[in-house]
Amino acid sequence: MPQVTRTYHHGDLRAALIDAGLQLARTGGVDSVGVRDVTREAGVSPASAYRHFDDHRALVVAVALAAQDHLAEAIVTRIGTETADAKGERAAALARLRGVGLGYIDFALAEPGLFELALLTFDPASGASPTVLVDAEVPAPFLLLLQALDACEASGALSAAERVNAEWPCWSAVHGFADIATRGPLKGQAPEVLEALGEHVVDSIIAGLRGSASRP
Amino acid sequence: MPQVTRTYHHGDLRAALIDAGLQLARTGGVDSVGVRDVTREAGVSPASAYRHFDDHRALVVAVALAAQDHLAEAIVTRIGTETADAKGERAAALARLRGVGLGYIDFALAEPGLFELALLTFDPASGASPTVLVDAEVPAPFLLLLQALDACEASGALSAAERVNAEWPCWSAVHGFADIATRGPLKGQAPEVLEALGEHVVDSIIAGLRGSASRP
DNA sequence: TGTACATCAGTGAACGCGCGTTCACTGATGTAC
DNA sequence: TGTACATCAGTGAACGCGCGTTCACTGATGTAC
Repeated sequence: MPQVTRTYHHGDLRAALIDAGLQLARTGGVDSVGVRDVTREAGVSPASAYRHFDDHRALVVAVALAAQDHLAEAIVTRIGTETADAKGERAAALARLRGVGLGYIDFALAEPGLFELALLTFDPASGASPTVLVDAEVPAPFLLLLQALDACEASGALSAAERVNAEWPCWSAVHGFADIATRGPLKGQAPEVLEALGEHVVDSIIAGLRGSASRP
Repeated sequence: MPQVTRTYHHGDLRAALIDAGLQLARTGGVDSVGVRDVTREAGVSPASAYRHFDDHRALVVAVALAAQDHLAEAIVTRIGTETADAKGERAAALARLRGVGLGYIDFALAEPGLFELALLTFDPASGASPTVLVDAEVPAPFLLLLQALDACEASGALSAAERVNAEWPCWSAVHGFADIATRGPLKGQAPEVLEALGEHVVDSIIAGLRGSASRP
């Protein structure tokens, strides 16, 4: 059977270890993704991990990349619901931008542990960027933001001047809110409250981008 | 001599340990503030720490509170320079709000290790809030933000409606930028670049607060 | 179709390490007479 | 003013723990004849 999925003694252990890492990170965050923890969770000996990963760091990076995929999925999902009933190119572009921010926040609130792990992917010092991300140099979530902003400019929702460096205020506001709601003073607030505040943050920063130079 | 500064065998070891913790955190962040690390840095035996702190967690909380003081100082300093040549109550209030954000960013960029530690203070689960912060239930940096926003409302720079929940977009944007510039994709960028982007972020979010409902 | 063999994924025991914490101690301090 | 003593801040050695990593191994797999 010329299947692409190679089977080993325990099936595809590499994938199983990454899954176990995701499972552990879901409740314990990045600190719970250890070589011994992950192999224990997968029901396998600690040393077996070294058949698939150079060292502990490589394991964490692999799990972090998987977490990043989940984050990107959450963003794509929310873009879908936000743009569903947008009329016109301009409104659609703004709805899409809103979806990027709200999807990012959705994921952080729903899966704070995986969110913490996905952040490693954005840190150039984590080792995730240079070697592993060779195919996708820009992490997918960030790419989704850039594309949404470009669409805003193309549709006229943002002027060319407003588009310049717009990714940083956007990402700052959304990421900051996710962090505050997840590890900071808003941790433990009711979901409805967090959802409402998240929308307020996203709407504020989008309004700020569009009106930066318009008022004294 | 009825001095307030009690002297012990090694002077004020409690303060010395906190200083050592700050020194270590400056270069190694929160993970470098261990019982053994700190006592080693202070030139004292590991066990001596237990005369002054219940356990490792209590030590970290004490150092984190000291780091938070430094953060508050940086904010106050930047408020001073921002408001120096502001004409009129309204402009002064906006300059002050800008100063809060830029001071927060200043500190994160200048002392990323201490910044990381100061964040613990905002996390209700860190153990810093309930017992230790009994006198200052609201962390000083956050209080400076709230006061600046109140001054904006008082001066007419923000309407009453705009003031509602304005602290969250502000803090989100500023904190998010600090995190991105410190641990995320902007880590390692030139200081001038970061300073300029930081100003852009702060100005964008302030503009957004003031114009939230004004454009379709 | 059946047997011998090479491969290599996973095992199990062991390693050194540094951590937080404990405990009986020691010796400088400040006080009481 | 001088001496005996109680206090308690800091010592040094030891503890158990769980980590990441290594290494010689074992035994299921797939291939060659």
